[in-house]
Amino acid sequence: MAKNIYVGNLAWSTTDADLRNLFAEFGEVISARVISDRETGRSRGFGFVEMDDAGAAQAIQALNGKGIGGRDLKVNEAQPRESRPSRPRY
DNA sequence: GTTGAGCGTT
Repeated sequence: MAKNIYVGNLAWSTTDADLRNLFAEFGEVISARVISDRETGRSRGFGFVEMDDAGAAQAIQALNGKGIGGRDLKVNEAQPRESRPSRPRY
């Protein structure tokens, strides 16, 4: 089983590999991705990490509210993407 | 060469 993790308050220069490295020390990282604005092509400053259930819990408690790059990292369980409209664009 | 609350493309 795995858990989806939301990571926010990232630096603009943070990459998916950086997230994977950060979470890898707490467990096996299944997938890590930093979300960038698809329309502007610039980083949005947040990302998502998919880990094993146990590793995710440890990473959340270990990295949530911790400082990285001089900013407090925001780590929480991600909301189900399926619950949101695919592309609400008016 | 920018910005700063938030939840991602299939």
